[in-house]
Amino acid sequence: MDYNFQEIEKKWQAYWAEHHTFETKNNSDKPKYYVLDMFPYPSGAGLHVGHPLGYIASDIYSRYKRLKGFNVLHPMGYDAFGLPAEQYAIQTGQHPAVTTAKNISRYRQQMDRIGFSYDWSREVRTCDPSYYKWTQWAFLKMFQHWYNPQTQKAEPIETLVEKFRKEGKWDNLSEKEQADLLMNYRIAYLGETAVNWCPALGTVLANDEVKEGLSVRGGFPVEQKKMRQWQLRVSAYAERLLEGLDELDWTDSLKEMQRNWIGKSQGAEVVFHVVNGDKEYDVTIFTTRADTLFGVTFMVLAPESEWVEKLTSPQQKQTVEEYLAAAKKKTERERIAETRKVTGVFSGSYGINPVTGEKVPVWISEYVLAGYGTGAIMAVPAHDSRDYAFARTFNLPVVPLIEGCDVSNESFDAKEGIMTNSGFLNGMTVKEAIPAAIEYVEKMGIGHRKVNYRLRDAIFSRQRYWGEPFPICYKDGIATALPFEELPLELPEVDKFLPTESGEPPLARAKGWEYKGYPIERSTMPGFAGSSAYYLRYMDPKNDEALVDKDVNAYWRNVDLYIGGTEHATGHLIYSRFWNKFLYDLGYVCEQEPFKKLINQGMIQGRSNFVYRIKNTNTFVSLGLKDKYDTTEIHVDVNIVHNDRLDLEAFRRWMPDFATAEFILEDGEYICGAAVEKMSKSMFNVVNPDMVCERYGADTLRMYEMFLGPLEQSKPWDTKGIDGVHRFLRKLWKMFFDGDTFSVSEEKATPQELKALHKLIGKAQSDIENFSFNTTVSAFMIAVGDLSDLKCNKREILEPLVIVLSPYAPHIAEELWSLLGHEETITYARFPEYVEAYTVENNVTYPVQFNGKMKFTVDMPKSYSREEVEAAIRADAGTAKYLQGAAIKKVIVVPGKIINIVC
RNA sequence: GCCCAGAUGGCGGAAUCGGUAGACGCGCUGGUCUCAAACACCAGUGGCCGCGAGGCUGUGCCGGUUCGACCCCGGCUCUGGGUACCA
Repeated sequence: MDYNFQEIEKKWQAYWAEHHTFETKNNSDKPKYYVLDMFPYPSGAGLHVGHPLGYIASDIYSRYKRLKGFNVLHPMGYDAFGLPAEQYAIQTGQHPAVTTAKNISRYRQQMDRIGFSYDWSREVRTCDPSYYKWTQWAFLKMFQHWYNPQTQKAEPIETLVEKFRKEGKWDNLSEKEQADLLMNYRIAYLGETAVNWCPALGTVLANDEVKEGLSVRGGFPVEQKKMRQWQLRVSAYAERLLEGLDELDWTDSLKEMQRNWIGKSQGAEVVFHVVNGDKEYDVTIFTTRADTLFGVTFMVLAPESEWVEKLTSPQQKQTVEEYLAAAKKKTERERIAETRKVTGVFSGSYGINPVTGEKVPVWISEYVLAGYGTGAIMAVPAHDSRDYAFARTFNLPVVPLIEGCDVSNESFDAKEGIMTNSGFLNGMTVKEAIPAAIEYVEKMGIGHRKVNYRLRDAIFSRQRYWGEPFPICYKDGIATALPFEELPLELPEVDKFLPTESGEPPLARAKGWEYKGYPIERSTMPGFAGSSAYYLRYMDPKNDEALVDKDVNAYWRNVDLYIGGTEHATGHLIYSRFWNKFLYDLGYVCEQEPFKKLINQGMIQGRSNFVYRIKNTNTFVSLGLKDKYDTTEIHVDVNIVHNDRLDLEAFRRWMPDFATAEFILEDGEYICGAAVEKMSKSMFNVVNPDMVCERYGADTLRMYEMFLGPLEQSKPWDTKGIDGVHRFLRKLWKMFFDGDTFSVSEEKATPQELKALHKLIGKAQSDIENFSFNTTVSAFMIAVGDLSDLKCNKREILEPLVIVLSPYAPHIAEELWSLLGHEETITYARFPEYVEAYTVENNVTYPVQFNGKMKFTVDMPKSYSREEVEAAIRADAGTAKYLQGAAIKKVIVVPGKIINIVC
């Protein structure tokens, strides 16, 4: 009987759905295990073979854990709000909800075909009102809480009011003043800052949504603009987000990325007295190098700094204004392109160096950022390369502070050496001088120790339609929370998805978008809002009373294994951790960290194929001959190319232009060129999982994707090896059949058979636990190879073999399992016990035929001569027992330690 | 520039603790089956020398530690990823 994967896979997928095989209960005697995939954004293009890579790995792990006796939570859902659906809606008028639903059903179909063991009864969609009710709920909680730096946690805003009242800073304020005051403390707050404004998308974006001055979605230019926006006070949690990393089982590189993004730096704030004509001000700067105070020869303000206006002298006013205007006009991208180009103007005022008393000029330059520190710096050109470049351009003095350093051509940035020219710091090393200087500054009352973080608060409003509405209305201009009973505040209908003519967000088009006569906020929430707590909602997806029931949360706790791409390192994975910590502070969740172990699967790149058209003709020349002609390289659909050989007929049918194509072949074939590129529609290199399932079956697809290489590594999709994996499954199938009859013997297994089986069990177990899925596939191939060489068809061997295989190839495993006479699904079978005795050559209880290599520890003779060593081996009773007189071909000796013996 | 990761046959990749490098798969070569092809099966396959037994050489480059190094240490080169005037 042939291995009919089509039929088998259809049959078992239907069986699983009908029997709710993968539905999970919220209570069980079994230990819990939570395996989560990063849920996908359902795009119009559908899944390509790259998407399921992580899903297959997590599915294997889930199925493995079930076999090991765990109650496994393995859910899936959709990150369904987002820009592409809305851009599509703008172009076509089609409601984003409609396209999203359509895309979701296609995704579901594709995923079902791969045989995932998701508990679909727990599916969530971030755009469902019953789901975003809890996104809005969390937002309101953030609005109603503040971060108390004393207790290091979120507390109700009322405790802050109480504090102000006690300090006498409350009752004398007007209602508006009170609201404004609290806004400075709320965890979700309205605040004015420089934001990333993307004119093409008509919205602001968070820092992680911008890369190299372009929007991540769409690649449109982004500019800096001061705007009043909703923000989340993520920065308040900076220290806890940083500390929490230590206990997580994530890769070092990912933790490092988060550490850099949080960007903790320890230093001091120092006050400089600044004189502008007859006016005097105290300007605070931040530095990590307080030890270099004696080398300060000028100061610099960011162009956007509030000090600029106050510190510009009348004489310099015009020059400064021109400079500011020019700086303002530049887009973010232009600024990046012009990095290292030194620009700046003198403000006209002078600061006083607090340690030397010297007058230092105050300059204004783009190289100082308004958003970091205080937006003002002390410049030490001798020991900072940026200050150095500035000083050389504008002829400012350079005062070296470290013995023997040469600053004639470049600054000396290293934090090492002995201080000089530095008053009381002279003679100290830099490492001693930094704390000493800070201490001095504190004692003199001119500054204090300060820790700075690079991590910014998250901009939380988007001037878009397809997102969660804010449950906020404005009473006489005061932002006010809607009562919880009003949630979910559903997204209203609009006639068009574009901004209004006056530049208001699309929600301004919604009729009656108000609460009890008060206008409701018109922005919507960003993509990361819905994805920040979805892992909690899966625990209790139907609960209408709470995001997640307390007891249910206490059972599932947090995610044990999370699999997804690195691209979320500084976005979702930070926001989610922040969101979770906030809910933890409020007592809604029982764990500080949401994701215990995280694995980043690599990307599967596309492998594009090319044909070469001779210019101005419709003739195509094969790869090997193309250099003889003047040709144009054209991407050709990889689905009509097999092993780089073009299907000529399919090519003629592919596009009308090519219907009359002529070919110049080599050896009767057309060989295509190839290159590794991103998998995308425009390069015609997209391979759909459906195509692979059609041709080889889901089990082959699953095993092949794992076989491709280490999970974490990026690699191109290449179908070259897929036949080998398919061949393996057919070989396995054949072991159960004698001709067309299913034939399994009840005979007792031989030692060799047991050895082959247990080598597999041991290897599969440790490989799966180490997420080394590719080598497990090899282990399967070896075991099946060995067993078919032994013509093994014994139940005692084949039954455990099928169980071990089932996480990888669940359909064929179920079929064989049922043919073996089991009525229950294999999903909850017991993973076979690994018996080391069967596999270890020198095991006492079960000695197997000795041939090959062994490692022994024996007492070593004084010399390493062959005779003496061999004599020592044979003298060792335990070793000799297994040698059984076999000739020793080769011996590798370590003094008193290890011997490798080849017989 | 800074931080992180990596480099192994024609290709994807193994090597769990420092112990026979190249498992497994692909590809290729030869063979069996077939009228033929496909499928399947068997044998070979890092390089060099040799009919052969076998020998030499070999994990990006240079050096070190060790009886022994893909693995540990020092210095480079290259590739991938992150980040970028963060004071």
